[in-house]
Amino acid sequence: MGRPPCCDKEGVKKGPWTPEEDIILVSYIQDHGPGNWRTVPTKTGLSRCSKSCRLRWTNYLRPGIKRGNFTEQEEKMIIHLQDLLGNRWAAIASYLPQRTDNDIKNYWNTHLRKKLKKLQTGCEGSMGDAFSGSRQIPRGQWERRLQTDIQMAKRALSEALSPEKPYCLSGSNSNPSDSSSSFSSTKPSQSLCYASSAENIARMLKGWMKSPPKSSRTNSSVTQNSFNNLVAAGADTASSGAKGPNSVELSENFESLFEFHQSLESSNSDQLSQSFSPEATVLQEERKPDIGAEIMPFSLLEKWLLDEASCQEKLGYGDAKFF
DNA sequence: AAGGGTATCAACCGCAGAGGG
DNA sequence: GCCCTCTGCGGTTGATACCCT
Repeated sequence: MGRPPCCDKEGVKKGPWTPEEDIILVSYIQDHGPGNWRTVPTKTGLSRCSKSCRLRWTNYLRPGIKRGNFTEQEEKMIIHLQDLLGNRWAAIASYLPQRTDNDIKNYWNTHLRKKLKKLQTGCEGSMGDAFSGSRQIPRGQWERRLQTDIQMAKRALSEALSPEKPYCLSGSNSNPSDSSSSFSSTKPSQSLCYASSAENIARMLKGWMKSPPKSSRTNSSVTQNSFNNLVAAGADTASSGAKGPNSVELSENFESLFEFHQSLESSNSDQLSQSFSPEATVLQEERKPDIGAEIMPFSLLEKWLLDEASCQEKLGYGDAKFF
């Protein structure tokens, strides 16, 4: 007895998502909340597999997702957590607010793995201790090291969630000379601190309206191109006055999205939970509580981590450093 | 300018676990 | 306990942009 396919393969669209599809999905989830993905394609009319809808939402449209360059701090955290946890990307992602497991996985596979290889071949001894030592050290030391590792992760999390800090995890802030983590310096308008899916879309659209980049590498190439097409289509219709059947609808959708985006920007967390109760509840019920941490109170776990981290600091335990 | 190689990342695939009936 | 559905996760692929010759 085989496992039934998550969707019938015929008539199911695959490949990159178009902005139209994104809008449909986002507005549906705004109304109904994420979950029950099985029914999403039928209810939205999207010719997408339910899995694809869920993936699109969790990896791209979900509120609070930060995209783009990883800061040095994030990079170090990933390296360390990968060393600690292995390829458990979801677990690693839970320590990195605003990053998706897919993003981290990609970043690891494309950047960090090579980087580490280089480092390890370059200075076998010193880096080996930091990155792979746990597999070579004796058990007693390993346990102590594990304690330290957990401590570091907690500290990093507490730093990331610290209310005094700006919303973005910004190793680049703490290290302004860092040119590798330069998304803020090269593209200030695309601070990549995404507060909502609508904001994601609105941001991309605005970015395109302002200055369609020559290169789309700083963002999603596919989606940005799709947006570009959409904007171009909108501009065409605006200039020519000839509106296609969908253009009105689309522009209305975008208007509402912008409104949503603006009200999100002007709302604090309390207002947010009141004025957008369906979405807010939805957001708070998301599987990763630390994603979008700026709009919701700390979870018990986070509180615990923060409390304990501060306790340890008082006890002088907080001297652990990354590398 | 053209063509090939490489890098990047969104999306897909398949498996596993959780939970309900 | 079994079956089924839904969801999450990690590995992999494929399309596209960029780089180099």
